[in-house]
Amino acid sequence: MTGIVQTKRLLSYRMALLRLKKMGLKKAYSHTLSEETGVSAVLIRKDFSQCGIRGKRRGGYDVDYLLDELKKLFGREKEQNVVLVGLGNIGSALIKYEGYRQSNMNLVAAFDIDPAKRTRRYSVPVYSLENLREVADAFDVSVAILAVPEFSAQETAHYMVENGIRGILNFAPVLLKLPGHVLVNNINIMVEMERLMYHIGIREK
Amino acid sequence: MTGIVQTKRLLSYRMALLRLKKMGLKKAYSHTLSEETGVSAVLIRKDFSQCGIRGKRRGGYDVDYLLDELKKLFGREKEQNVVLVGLGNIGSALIKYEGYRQSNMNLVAAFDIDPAKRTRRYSVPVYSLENLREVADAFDVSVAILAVPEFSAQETAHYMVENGIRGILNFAPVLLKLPGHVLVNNINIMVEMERLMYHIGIREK
DNA sequence: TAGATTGTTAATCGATTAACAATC
DNA sequence: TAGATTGTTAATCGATTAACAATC
Repeated sequence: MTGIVQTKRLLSYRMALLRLKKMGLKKAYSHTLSEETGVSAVLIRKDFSQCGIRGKRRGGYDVDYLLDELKKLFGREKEQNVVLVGLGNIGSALIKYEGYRQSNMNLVAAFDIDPAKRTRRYSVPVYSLENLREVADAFDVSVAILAVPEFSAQETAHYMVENGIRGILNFAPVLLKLPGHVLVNNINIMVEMERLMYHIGIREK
Repeated sequence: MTGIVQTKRLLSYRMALLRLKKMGLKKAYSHTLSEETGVSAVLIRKDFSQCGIRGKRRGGYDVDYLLDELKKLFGREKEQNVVLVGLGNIGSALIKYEGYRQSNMNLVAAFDIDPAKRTRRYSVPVYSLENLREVADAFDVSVAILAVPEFSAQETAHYMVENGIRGILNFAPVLLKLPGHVLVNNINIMVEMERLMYHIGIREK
């Protein structure tokens, strides 16, 4: 029912709704959400309709109701624990990030091979990767952020999967070759940057 | 000719090819590239064909030739200068990043409202945003990375556009409302994380 | 009743794959 | 000639939009 692209949209509706709610709005029209998310109003209505979310023919959608329904779809009941592997530039940014709770996630630990990185400087403990299994078992962790250098990404990912990880948000610019039961979501910042510059270049011509 | 999704693929072929070349390979088959990128071999051949890139019917594609052709497509002749706005978690990661050169980009300056952040600690200077116009003019900058907090993203982006920026890589989780001539590429790390967790959750059922 | 909105069905569009032809 | 590969055309699939019906 929910394709990968639709999932992304529904999540962006949720973000926009949280913003609108904070601003005090009680009702949202497909048109309003369209302005906030950049998705066409028809598509928004269709998405909601397909998920069994109903509005009022004249009065739009109730913000709280929408958020509830989206929570039913996405809201993992219990908070989900995650870990972070690699404390380079990106890893250091993500260990300091404070907004996991907002998405009902909880960063419980980070890992780095460099002992110098394993300080108490951060709000979560930093271990050697050898301790992954232990942490994963203790905190029921199945999802990890991978932010190690390109050259060690494959090997590290493999080790992670061997020790209980089933989902990886991968910042390394390589395709990870992993067993079929493992889900990987890739973020490649430099490719996004190049894409932007390419399309700017095209416009100039 | 090149849609937005195809652009992303072509860039990923390029990355894979650079890797293969580093490993000493001279020839690449669509099949090889498929393994490296996760894109189907047919689609790879079709992409190349549409871009006028030819292989040998039996001998695959020549790696150097492929890279040359891709460079012709994406390689901006002169190095492109970019700036970074916002030195929070993500911003600090990106100012330390060393790989811009590899994509023929050059980070020339960063900006932050907090004077405490405007130190000489980094390899590029950090200014107040007031100096953006000056820097943009001097270094012919039209593309910027935006890594400020959500609440100030819209205002900051607007100011940037008023001062010569025409392309933004946006890490703030909001849809920026900007004039039509401005291109925005959004990266929303938490949405990607939630998407991953959602699809993991689905598998469990 | 008129107007504004949601909801749905059919049409369109674009991206991907299947099937096969070409050729080294 | 047989086999492996590229290259192309047609078929399929999925996502989006257009048109319109329903209703508050």
